Amino acid sequence: MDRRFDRTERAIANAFMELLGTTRYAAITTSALIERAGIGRSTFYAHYHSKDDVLQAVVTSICNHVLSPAGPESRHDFSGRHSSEALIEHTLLHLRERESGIRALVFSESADVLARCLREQLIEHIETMLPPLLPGNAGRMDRTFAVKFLAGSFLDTALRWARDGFVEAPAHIAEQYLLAVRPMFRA
Amino acid sequence: MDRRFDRTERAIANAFMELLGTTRYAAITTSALIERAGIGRSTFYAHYHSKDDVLQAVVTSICNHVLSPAGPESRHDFSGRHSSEALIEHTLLHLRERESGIRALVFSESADVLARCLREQLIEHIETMLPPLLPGNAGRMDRTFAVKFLAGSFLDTALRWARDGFVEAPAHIAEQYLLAVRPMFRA
DNA sequence: TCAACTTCCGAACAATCTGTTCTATAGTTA
DNA sequence: TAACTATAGAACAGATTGTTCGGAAGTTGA
Repeated sequence: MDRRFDRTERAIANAFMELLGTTRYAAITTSALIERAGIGRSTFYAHYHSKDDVLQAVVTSICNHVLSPAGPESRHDFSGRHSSEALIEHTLLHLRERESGIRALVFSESADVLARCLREQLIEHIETMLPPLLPGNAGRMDRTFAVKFLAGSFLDTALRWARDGFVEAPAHIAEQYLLAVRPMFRA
Repeated sequence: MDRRFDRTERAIANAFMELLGTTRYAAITTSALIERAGIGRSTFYAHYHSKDDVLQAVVTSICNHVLSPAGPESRHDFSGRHSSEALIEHTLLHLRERESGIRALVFSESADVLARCLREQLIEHIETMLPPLLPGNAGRMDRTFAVKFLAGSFLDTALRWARDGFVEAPAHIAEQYLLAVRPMFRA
């Protein structure tokens, strides 16, 4: 449609991420955001209601990208060694693709918003991949507990990796994570 | 010393927690806090610099309580079945003792602040308890990864328990958590 | 190209919140 | 009782918010 519209949205999102790199979230004012984006005051309020609104939009965008479908191989059984490792690596790679944005977010007070969004989607994914009955001792776990545990611990691992600057190889993170949780799938 | 001082601090902390039960953190104003606490404006600023300052104080207080020393049995080996279960239960019980405060916090945007504080202390505790070399396959894990994984996944489990209203028995949570991570200590 | 439509700009505005300063009052301690 | 300390609360300047409005400029379709 009107190119101006998208152009403004991009300008706001970019300005927001730039500011987040130098200023803590609570200290970012809409005025600063408007100035950085180089737009008019009323224009901003025509697109968003508030700073929080911008954050939500940015987070949703990143979140959808990170957990976008992995392609045909996404149906693989989670208990298979190579497939689960590949799936985890895939997600980590997507995370790293948004490196600059994610780094700014995970250090801000608004890290929570990103975490919540990712957690919800992770739970959905894992829910569909986890076998109905876990093997061995893990069978004594509530299945919903297992799902949420896997989502939470993976998210924690991934965001720690981000906070540490993505220095380790994704394959290494995936390996470490699987060493910790594999027993839940292999008796 | 001067009883007035403590009385004011308590009034502020209480007012803060009460407001957090009905108002999202970002929407709490120092003016509302002052009014709710029933104190003078200048009095507030004589005690704290800002709203964030109050949050930090409240969180630190809760955090220190939750991870206060467990008593003589706190030296137990983490790999022993009953001792680790008892230690985990102990921490969960302390968490529940601050139920009202924790519930308000975990639902707020400031949940992060509490989580950060608890995570730091959990890492310290686990660091001292975890054996230098993990058994079996877990031995291939970086030890620092294992420590942070344990802290992060426990924190996630505990805060989820809090968000769900502390309805499950602490012993049940401890059992589920240990079913998930026990293989890291028993080959 | 022209006309209708959409978006943007930016000034101006009232309302609110912040953090400080100051004076007077009242509780605390020795 | 005298010296000290904490509080109340008014007043203030400065900053931020969210809205309104008229005019400029970009976009679309005929």
